[in-house]
This record gives sequence, structure tokens and C-alpha cells, in this order.
Amino acid sequence: MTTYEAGDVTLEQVREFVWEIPKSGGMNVPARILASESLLDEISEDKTLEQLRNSTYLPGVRKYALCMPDGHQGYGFPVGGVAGIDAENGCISPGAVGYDINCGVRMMRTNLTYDDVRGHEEELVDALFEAVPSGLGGGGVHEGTVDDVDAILSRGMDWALENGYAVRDDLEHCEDEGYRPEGNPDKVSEKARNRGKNQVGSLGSGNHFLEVQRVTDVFREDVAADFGLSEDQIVVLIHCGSRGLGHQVCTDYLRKIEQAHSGLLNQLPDRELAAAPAGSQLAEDYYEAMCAAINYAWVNRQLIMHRTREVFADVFDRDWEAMEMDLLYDVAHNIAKRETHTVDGEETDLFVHRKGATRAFPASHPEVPAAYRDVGQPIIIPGSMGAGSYVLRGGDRSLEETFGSTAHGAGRLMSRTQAKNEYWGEDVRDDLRDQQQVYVKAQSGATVAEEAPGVYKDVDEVVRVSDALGIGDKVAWTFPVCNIKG
DNA sequence: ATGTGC
Repeated sequence: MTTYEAGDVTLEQVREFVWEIPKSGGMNVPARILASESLLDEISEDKTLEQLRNSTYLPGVRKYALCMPDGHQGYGFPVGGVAGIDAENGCISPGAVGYDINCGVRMMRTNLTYDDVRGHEEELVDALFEAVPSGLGGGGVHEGTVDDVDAILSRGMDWALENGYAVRDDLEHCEDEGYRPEGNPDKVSEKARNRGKNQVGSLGSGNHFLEVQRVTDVFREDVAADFGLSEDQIVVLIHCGSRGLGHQVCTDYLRKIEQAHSGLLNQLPDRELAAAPAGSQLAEDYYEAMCAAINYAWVNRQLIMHRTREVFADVFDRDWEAMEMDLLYDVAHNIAKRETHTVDGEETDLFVHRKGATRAFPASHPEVPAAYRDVGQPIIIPGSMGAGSYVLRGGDRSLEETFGSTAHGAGRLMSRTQAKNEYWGEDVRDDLRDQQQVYVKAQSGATVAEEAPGVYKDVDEVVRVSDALGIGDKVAWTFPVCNIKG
């Protein structure tokens, strides 16, 4: 048997790209890592594998805990981690969802080609930067009241539709149609709601961005046609989350759960995995608050997309409808959801935790929107400013292998602090413009340094593993034209 | 990720 030694963890190879930490000690199930050896070399350098093994101590975790090929260390639970935990007898863990609840991406199509945009990059990037609020702190497309926030938390994208920020078609091209009915503002603290009221429609900072891209390659022509993608087409990618509101929800419930469920906490190897037992009041409260933050993040991305349509209409002097600026799809990267999966031959209700992982449902799954039911759901995987991004579709093996999940990005190679020592923002910006015709505009030079292409893993390799395992199949590759960020 | 924190 092929093994891989990583510190005190020994991995056994199950087959190509599939590695397992066998069950031992307090582990309830084994753990699986989906990676090539070169990705495994990177994954094993931080605490990812230890955190993944720790997560198998969570009560009610089924089958195996998983790490996607882009996995890296996170708070308690790896970014790139997936765990299906029994929704009747198990638990729910905020650390296995992440601080940025429903951090995610959406891609909007246009009928413009690269030739239409070339020569207008500076004008476009300036106009987008001016119109789309970004950076730390307040300021959003919709400057509202706490009542507005409560409506957003309850109704998600339905609120955006009612308030003229969306068309019906947008809702139909969004995971869960942009709405979790369980979202309950009463379970979200006043502090969180106040933090949210002046950030509705704002990018934030860090790795969040808005990017105009061109489709540079198509790998599956038939699927690409169903997704409305073709070579040289201009698309827009929006990556952001639930801002201060989601962060506050996570903080609030971690503290509450640590206090109320210290018994469970003491059974776990890491207190950052704090979890509320299924059926407890806090499990229900956290789920409803998390769903509310999920709704907030969808509205956030919708308002940014709405503003982007206005900017394009202004710059290109045409209606956005005439430019066919339609939402391709919106996927969540940091969520938990009650889903039914087959485990040991039985239909089982699970809290599927996906933290830095994308849902990847295959063709014919009832939760895939009608427009894509025949081909599988679109999966959007942002890479870096120098390596581009990918569109995949849910693969036939995903339900069996990964609770219907795949990777979510390239994954960091180095910390933000390390990145700022290695790179200087203005140099990164100048190199991207001069060498790759990518136009970047950011609130802070430090953010550009933190997001330099060199701080990321090889997104091609991440996608290659997903494709080879049949959990998410390569459809198209896109490359940046211009990018705005905090 | 984050009014960059225990």
C-alpha cells in the first residue's frame, strides 16, 4: 500500500488522488484528502491534516470527513473541509462553516467580446471602483435601516427583487434561489444587525473582489453552450460574503455554544470546533441565524451585480438587457445545509458543512435549477489575478464521494503577513498590467500584495483533481481583464 | 474573513 508520511499523520492511498487517515483513537470515522502528491506536499505543511482529523471527533459525523484539493488551515476546521453530520443525533459547528458565512461567488454573462472591452480597461476599472463600495468599514449600495436588514435576513433575494435590485431571472440562477426560508432576524444579535445596516452591497477586503474576465478556453463545448459561455466572451465575477454581520453571527454563537455545551466541547481535541448538539435550542438558533446571514450575503452580491450592470450601461452606452448581462449562477462557499444523502444505504438527514467548498450537484438532481438540470449545476472556482478562474459542472461522482461537493478556489500558499514581506502592491499591479494586460485598482496597496498571484496554489492542479475524480468537471477557463478590490 | 483581539 502506498502511504504518505506527514508529521505524526500517516495517510494511506485509497486510489489515485484519494488519501485516507484511518480511524483510530477518538475518531468516529476516517478522514479523506482529495489531492495530487504536489498538492499534498502543500496541504501537509500547516495544520490542515490535524484539523481534519480533529473534526472526525464531532459527534454524528458520518462516512468520513473530507479535505478538498485546495485545503488549508482554518479556524478549527480546514478551509476546503466538508463534513456531513447527522442532523438528528449529531451536531452543528460554527467553526466548520467559517466566520464569513456564505462567502461565495457569482458569475454574470455578457454578450460583449474581449475586442469590445480592449482599450476601455482603465475607464471601466475606474468606473467600477467608483461605483462599487469596497474596503474595510461601512458604505454600501443600499444605505438602509435595521428594518431593512431584518427584511433582508428574512427574505434574501426576494427582498432584492421587491426593491428593484433584481429581476426574477436572477433568483432562478442562484443556489437555493437566493433564499433560505429558515433565516430569522430574531436570532441575530442587535450588534450584528447594526454592523450590517451600512454594508449592504459592499465588497469588503482581503480576497474579495469584482473582476471583469474574458473566457479564454472551453473544455466541454456542449456544457459551455448550456451555460451560455463561449471563447472570447466577457463575463463578470463577484466574490464576497456577509461582511461584519456574518462575522458577528459566528462570534456570537461560538461564545454561546462554548458556554452552554462545555460537555461536548471537552470531548473535542480543539475548542475551536465547539458544536451545538442536534435538537438543542442553540443548534436551532445558530442554524436560523446562519441562514439569515446567508440571505444577507446573497443580497450583498446581488446589489453589487446590479451596480455593475449600471456601470456597464454607462461605459458602453447601452442597456444592460441589450448586453445580455444575465446571472450565470451564484454559489456559496461557506455554509451548512440540511440535506438528505445516502449513507450506508440509508437516506439520512445531515447538516452538510462546506467551509471553503462548493456544492457540486450533478445533472438530474432536483435542487439543480431547471436551466441546468440536464447538465449539472455550475461551479465557479476563482483562481488568482495571474492564473485565472474556472467554471465547472457538478460531476456524476460527487454525491457518492463528497456529499455533493468540490473545491472552491486555489487556496493560499502563504499567510497575509508573509505575502506583504514578499511583495509590494504597486509592483504587483504594474507587473500585471505590463505583462498580462490585467488592470487592478484597490483601496489599499497592502491588499494587492496579499493577493499577488504567487501567494496562491496552482488552481489548474486543483481543478485537474476535481475533474479526474468526477466530482466537478472542467467546463471553461477565464482570465482577468480588470479587477477591483478593497 | 473581520470596526485585523483575549
